[in-house]
Amino acid sequence: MNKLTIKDIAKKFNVSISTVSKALNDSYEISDATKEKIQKYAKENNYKPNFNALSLKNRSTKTIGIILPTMLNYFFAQVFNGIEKTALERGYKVITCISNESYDKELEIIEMLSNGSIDGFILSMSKETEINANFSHFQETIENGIPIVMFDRVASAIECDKIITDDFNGALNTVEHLYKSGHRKIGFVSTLSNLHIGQQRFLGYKKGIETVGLPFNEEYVINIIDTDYKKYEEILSPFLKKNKLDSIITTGESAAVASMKAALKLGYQIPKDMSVIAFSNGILARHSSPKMTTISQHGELMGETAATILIDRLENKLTDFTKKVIKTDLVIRDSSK
Amino acid sequence: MNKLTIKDIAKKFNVSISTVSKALNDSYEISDATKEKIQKYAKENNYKPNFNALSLKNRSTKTIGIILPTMLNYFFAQVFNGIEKTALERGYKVITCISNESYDKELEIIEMLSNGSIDGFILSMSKETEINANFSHFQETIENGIPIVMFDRVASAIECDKIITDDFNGALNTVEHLYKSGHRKIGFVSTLSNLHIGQQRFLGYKKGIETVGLPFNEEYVINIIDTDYKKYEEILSPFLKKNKLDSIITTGESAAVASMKAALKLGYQIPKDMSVIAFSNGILARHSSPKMTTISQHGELMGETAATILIDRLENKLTDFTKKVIKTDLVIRDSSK
DNA sequence: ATGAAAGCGCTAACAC
DNA sequence: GTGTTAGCGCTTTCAT
Repeated sequence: MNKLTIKDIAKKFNVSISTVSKALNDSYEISDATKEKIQKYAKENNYKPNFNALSLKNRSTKTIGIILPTMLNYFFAQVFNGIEKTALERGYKVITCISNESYDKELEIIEMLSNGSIDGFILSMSKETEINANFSHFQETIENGIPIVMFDRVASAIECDKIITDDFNGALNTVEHLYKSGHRKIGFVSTLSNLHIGQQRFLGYKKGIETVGLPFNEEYVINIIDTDYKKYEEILSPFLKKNKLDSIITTGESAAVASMKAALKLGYQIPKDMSVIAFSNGILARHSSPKMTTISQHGELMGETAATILIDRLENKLTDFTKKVIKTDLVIRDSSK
Repeated sequence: MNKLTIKDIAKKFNVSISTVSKALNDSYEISDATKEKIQKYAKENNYKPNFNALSLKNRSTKTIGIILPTMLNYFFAQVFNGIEKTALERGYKVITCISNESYDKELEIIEMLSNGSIDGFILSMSKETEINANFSHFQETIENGIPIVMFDRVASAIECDKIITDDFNGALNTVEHLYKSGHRKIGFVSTLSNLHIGQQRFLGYKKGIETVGLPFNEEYVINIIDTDYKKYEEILSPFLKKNKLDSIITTGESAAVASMKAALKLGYQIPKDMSVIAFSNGILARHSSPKMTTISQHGELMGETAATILIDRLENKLTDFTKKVIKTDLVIRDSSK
């Protein structure tokens, strides 16, 4: 019942614990005979070195702390997946906590884990943190020798490794794509205008409009904030109606679904009368009717990249801080022409 | 940079480490004066007792191992959420690993964490494990003194705490509901017929059909297995056409979405000509057109319950093994009449 | 080739 | 009221 320790093995063979330790670690100091019998016994009895003893000794836990704003969002779930996969491959485990978009919770989590529980953090900060630009907890963590890798929602004021989506060009390229396929009244629906990524997407949209030579019309842009997705449709319906748009880009899937529903109710056909393209990672896009054309964000790759960078840093394979930009892909489905 | 330890504090005040330890733990043995100055200093310098040292000493890590088949599924993400929330409230953290429906991976994860990394497991086994009925790794873990709480996909052969959905009655009640609202040709679409939960849902359906006094017709049941969701629609279209069903129950959201699409293409109106009801947790149901009536599964509650039970067990508040059944709720939306 | 001992950071039983 | 010591499980340096 109680775990087998090095001490038990030592007693069993009437040797010292250091002999056992060395034998198990295949030290040249130990005779083949002893090594063999000890290793055999250890294997048969399913010996495993105690994790906490090792961590204490090595001052390294081989575990990564992940802080996510939520798990109930396909993007973050995908990022988690990428981190977990890469971490396991490289012999690390992950402790995952959810901030629920709350600064206090985020702080609490960081404090809770900054006691030798983890070697480093991978995180995307909470909305509250970003909006209040309250970054001192990150700074302190780093100063205490715990590296942080930020992804998606990153703090430019903090010096650390960062992985971001190419939101700007994702939006810009989409505008160009829509223009080339004949659209001239391109709208922009944002539910993220209070976040940096939302602003980047907007700026990319605006730049795109300029690039193709269309006039920028503020009326074609709507920011929906602090609103439940259930209200999106009723907010978007008049917006679409008034502006007679022939296409819209949305910063997320829910808004795109609501836009399509509103448009269909207004008698539009999609994509004939209106194209809808959303920043997305997935699930709704593939199941909506019509299936949604998306600016795809590669959450899993983002997670893999974040884990690789953090582990490389922990293993001293990195010097300067990196800022990796993950390109988006325009995935053409049936909601755009 | 390097973490403050009890030793550093002892040196600072020229006292012994045990004095510091006692002072920090507010022992009655220590004078108020020393306690105060030491506690103050500790607080100011952000002292935190080393996690690994504590775990080693107490033989308890206050961390829970979670093994999920996937995170890219709203149900499991919800369960995770419930576990993480409850765990944190009770002072536990969670290490989360993904089995990807693979037995080998599941085994590997269990072995990796069974070295004092965690105090107990909460898991839902992989499909492969369930299909091959390969449960010895669970048995051994429990025998080694590491408690397991299983949820959703549970092994009846293993004696441990279990939380399951009331799949049987969820299906049965839905059949009765459909019958009462005038449906007579009720179909059943399963994508989980190789899992126990899928069988329970089917048995509930069958029992329901008997209960309301309809003839059980095998033709009205279709099992889709090892097939990508993209193919669902083309598989379901002839099935719906041939049987002229007036309603179907599906074991999951994707199949329900595909059914609706197939039905609409066949010229059916939903719910006028056909009602669709799915076992579900969410996301697609609320965004589909029409919005989906669901047999809702309460993933978050399941997670909270699992965490509560595991922690109670770890803290010796439990004796006999419990088997908690979580009721489903029929959430009426627009895909059924 | 093997063992003794120190130390990772902490607690607690037992001195003083 | 404060200090000494042993021990949690392990590695590693330094004897032997």
